Amino acid sequence: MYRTNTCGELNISNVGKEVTLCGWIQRSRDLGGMTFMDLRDRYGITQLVFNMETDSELCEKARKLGREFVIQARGLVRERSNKNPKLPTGEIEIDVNEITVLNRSELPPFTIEDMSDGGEELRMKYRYLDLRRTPVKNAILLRHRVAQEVRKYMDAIGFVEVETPVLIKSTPEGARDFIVPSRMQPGSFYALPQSPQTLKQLLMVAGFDRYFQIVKCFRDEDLRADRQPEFTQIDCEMSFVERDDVLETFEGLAKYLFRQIRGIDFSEPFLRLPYSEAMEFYGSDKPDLRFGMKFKDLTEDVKGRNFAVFDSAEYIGGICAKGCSEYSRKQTDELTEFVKKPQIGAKGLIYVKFGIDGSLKSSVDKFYSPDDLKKWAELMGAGPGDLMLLLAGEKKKTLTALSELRLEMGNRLGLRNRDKFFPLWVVDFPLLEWNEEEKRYFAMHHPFTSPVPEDLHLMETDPGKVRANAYDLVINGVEIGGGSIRIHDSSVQKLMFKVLGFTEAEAEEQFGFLLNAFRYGAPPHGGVAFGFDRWVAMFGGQDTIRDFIAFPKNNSGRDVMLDTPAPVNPKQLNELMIDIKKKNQAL
RNA sequence: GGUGUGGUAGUUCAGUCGGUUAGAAUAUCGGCCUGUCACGCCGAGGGUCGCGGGUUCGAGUCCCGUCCACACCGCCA
Repeated sequence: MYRTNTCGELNISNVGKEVTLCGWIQRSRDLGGMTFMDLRDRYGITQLVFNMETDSELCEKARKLGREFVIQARGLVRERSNKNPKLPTGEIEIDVNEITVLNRSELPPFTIEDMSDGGEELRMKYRYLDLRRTPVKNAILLRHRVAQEVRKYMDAIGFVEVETPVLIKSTPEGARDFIVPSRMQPGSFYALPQSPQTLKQLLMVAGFDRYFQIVKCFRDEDLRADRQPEFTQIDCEMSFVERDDVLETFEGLAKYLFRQIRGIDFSEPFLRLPYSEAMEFYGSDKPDLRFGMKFKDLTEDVKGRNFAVFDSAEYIGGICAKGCSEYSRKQTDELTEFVKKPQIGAKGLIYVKFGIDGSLKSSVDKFYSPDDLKKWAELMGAGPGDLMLLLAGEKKKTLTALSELRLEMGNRLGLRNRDKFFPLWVVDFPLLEWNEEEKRYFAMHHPFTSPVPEDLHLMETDPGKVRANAYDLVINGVEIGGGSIRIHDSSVQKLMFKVLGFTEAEAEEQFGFLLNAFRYGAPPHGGVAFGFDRWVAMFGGQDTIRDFIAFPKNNSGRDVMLDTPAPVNPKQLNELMIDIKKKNQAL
């Protein structure tokens, strides 16, 4: 037996016990006559003591051991004379009488401490060392905890976890597929699932009624702090349900997780915000509602004073930043620079300072009288001490820019507290989105999303107006999940493909397996998929999902630890009958 | 594909207007130290300034190219 206890569990009640511990040497403090050593494992840190007077040979041996050596130490649990309140084991120490080096370690390239000196890249290259650090380790443990709670809850309400294949079929819509060449059928390829969407629908046809899976999905698109090429979804589907059944079921899951993981109770039902309102009032389909600062449309109220920017604008909107009337010129200039950044793309920013003394001062005083500005303030609900910020221009772009400005002001005013959560459902998304480049409609969600029944008649006459029976769960401005009621009627599905510009032959070739299945009694069904990594990261109070994935990819989709993607042996390529074109070689 | 920021000791960074031997902290190694817990004190070693080219009497510093990392835009049904 290697050990009797872990490094995190001994306390004052164990004094006098003989124990054997195993772990990594975190750090040692050599005081000459005695040496203290912190021994670390997954469970915690326990202090070992070696004394020159009691056993000089052992003490000499101990002081020669380096960082991250793996050792086994046997000794007596002893109450400390100087206690360390910062450690759970801080009241005791081990008076060691025997030590075994289980393995030596080279000097690690960065310090294995909570606040490591290592940079991101280095930590990723030596991820197995990074994972020894408490914050990273805790992130992985949190992930485990959430996964277990999801399984517990879903099982309790009758959902069956079914594994779906990873080698499936490429489909044209949506993200770029990762593809896998077939050896047995050279020239043919599998694709990795962007989501098990069609498979879970087939499980509904099969009658499983309630399915879920915590499942890897793959999308070959550029990465972000919250986007990895392989990521994990909580994928769910249920039969004989309408939208509200789905929302209630998974609102239950969300509430359960918030309670179990963060100890937060949501007694009220989640807000259900139509997509059109989300866009109109927050400029985003995933609004952060931890704070207000709702947009006010001023388009019809501020024109006609010869201010060309406003008079020519399709849309003029503003937000009111409470208590910011004392912003300096420098601060308003910063905000102007912010909205003019290419990523945001506004042409300029108009501001009105409503002084605490009731005075009104704006960047457009040349065009507007104090009475005009007073009217704006009334419309926007601004009072003394507030700052009004206005943007004008093309409607869609201006709403987006105003959304960025709103989030920036939320940050500046400290309104985006990581310990506060505001979940909501965004509902009634448009079914279709016009793509100007390809001159055709694309499914906003995916081609199996059903239209809301009242809009069905518009499918052929005005497809852009059709609302989808789709919904997203949004928390703190992050899209945590989304889903829809699916099309289970083959005539509606045919119509959908028609609007998307698929010929019957194309639809048959790409989705024949699904259309076929629907001929044999498909139940009405719908579901949802949650971004597991994002949700865990949110519970952990982070914007980046990387630390919540044991072995993540870097910004360029590279695993710097495995050093992959990498070339393969020519023999393997030959077997697959694949030729690699030279870089820049013309097609 | 695009924009921005960065790349200097094992590590994290500083390095002024282009000018003497490129610094600090930390880590490492050696010495001292019996109650430390970010131990302390003394000392030492440690550099292809990402790579390639150019300008210059002289380049870590300026210019061009390139590679890499991070953040964002496009993209991500």
